[in-house]
Amino acid sequence: MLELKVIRAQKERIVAGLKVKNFKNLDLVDQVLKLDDQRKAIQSALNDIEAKSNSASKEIGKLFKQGKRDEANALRASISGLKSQSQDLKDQLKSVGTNLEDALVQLPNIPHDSVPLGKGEDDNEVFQAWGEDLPILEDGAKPHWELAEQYNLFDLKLGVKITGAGFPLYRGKGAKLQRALIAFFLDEAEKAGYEEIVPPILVNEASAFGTGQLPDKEGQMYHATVDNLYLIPTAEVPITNIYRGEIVEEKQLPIKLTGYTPCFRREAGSYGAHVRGINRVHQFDKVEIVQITHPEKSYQALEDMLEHVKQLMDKLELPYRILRLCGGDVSFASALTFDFEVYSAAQKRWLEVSSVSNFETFQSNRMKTRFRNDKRKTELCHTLNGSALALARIFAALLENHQTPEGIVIPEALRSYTRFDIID
RNA sequence: GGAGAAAUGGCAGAGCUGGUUUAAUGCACUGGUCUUGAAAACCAGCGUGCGAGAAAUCGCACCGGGGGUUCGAAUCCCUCUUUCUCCGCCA
Repeated sequence: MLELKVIRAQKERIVAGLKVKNFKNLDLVDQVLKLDDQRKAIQSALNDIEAKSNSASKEIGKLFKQGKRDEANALRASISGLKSQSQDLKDQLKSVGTNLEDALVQLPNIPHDSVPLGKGEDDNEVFQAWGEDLPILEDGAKPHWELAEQYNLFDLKLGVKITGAGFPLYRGKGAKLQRALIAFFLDEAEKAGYEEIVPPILVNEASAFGTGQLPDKEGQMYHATVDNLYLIPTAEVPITNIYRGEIVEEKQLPIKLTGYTPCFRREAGSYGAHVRGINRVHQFDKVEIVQITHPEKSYQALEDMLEHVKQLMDKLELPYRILRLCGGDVSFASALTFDFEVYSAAQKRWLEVSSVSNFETFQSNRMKTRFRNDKRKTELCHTLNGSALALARIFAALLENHQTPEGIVIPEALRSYTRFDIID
């Protein structure tokens, strides 16, 4: 949620930013400001009436105590009109407040200055290309779904039987590889100074709103309607919401947290060859890193997170590139997002495996996550998060890129976790 | 699932027969005095949001959430949520 005072003070910049995001309903900005003006006027009038009513009530109390019953009753009668006036203003305030809130939550975050113009994924900027030649596999190289069948690593049909399409079942060395990757990613995050969290994987409405999943992406989440809880699409939701409504001391920043969770996404409307195997699934495992920082230090933190993910990709010996997402592809809540894509040599295409974003104050304003600055005033923090890393596609890329005629070779860094060197 | 009790500031904890309560008091925290330094003691400050104002400051709201009664609600009523105790079930 954008900050009202920023919209008011820097309207030109906001409108320009919304254009970069290809946001169409620019009139909303003026509507928001108009509603806020109305809110202020009503609030001011209400305050005056309540001040009058409060002081009169105090006086009535005093008079009763002194036994001046007649005077008290006279005063009581004289302010009887105030009540309906203030009730009227309260109703107005509530309705204007609701309209303001509804309008405000429709505005996406404005992009960082470095975000390139563009409509969709084709316009993303290659921020860091893969420096070497792309790997070329020998003839007969197989896509991961064939390798998985050959070595009995996962079974999609069983997933369908138990649940439905897009819920893979891993088994044998496939299951062990999953577990090894999770442990490896968590250990690497811990080494980088992140505290490990095991959060709930169902969240309430307030949490889903806090990080921006509601009301915008309601259809993307599984909803347990009986209890009105949502299955998390990413650990970002429960972990960032730890600090919802909190005011921390400046010296506590940056707060660095990591957590492994399964992630659930309905992915409504995705079909075809691009979703074969485990390229796109409804349930996958992910280790997420989250940072809550001082506003002036968030872009340094973003760079640190990029470095962290790069190092993971290097240790897994996978070819990757980094994209800077264009205005049309940056998510609703994000100011700047870098995507990591792994090159799948067998499918000969790039697959997104990590998304690292700075949300600036967009989430913290929704969540009211603040710190006390050196003037002892409260100020919104910046929030960031990144996948480090998302498993299903990394799993697929490992199989495809490390396949040899003898089997699938496990990267050196992972062997102490898998406790096998090859899948054959 | 059944029965009962409770929810007050960072924490502890009064107020809860409705009206000088501006939410007592203690601890913690911040600044100061004293001290070579520290501790102790003493003094002062110490919640959040909104509104008005150039500012000092002033006003309004907030005692788990929402609603109600009343001139006036932390206090009375309704409702939801959460916690605790006992019973039942259970990894």
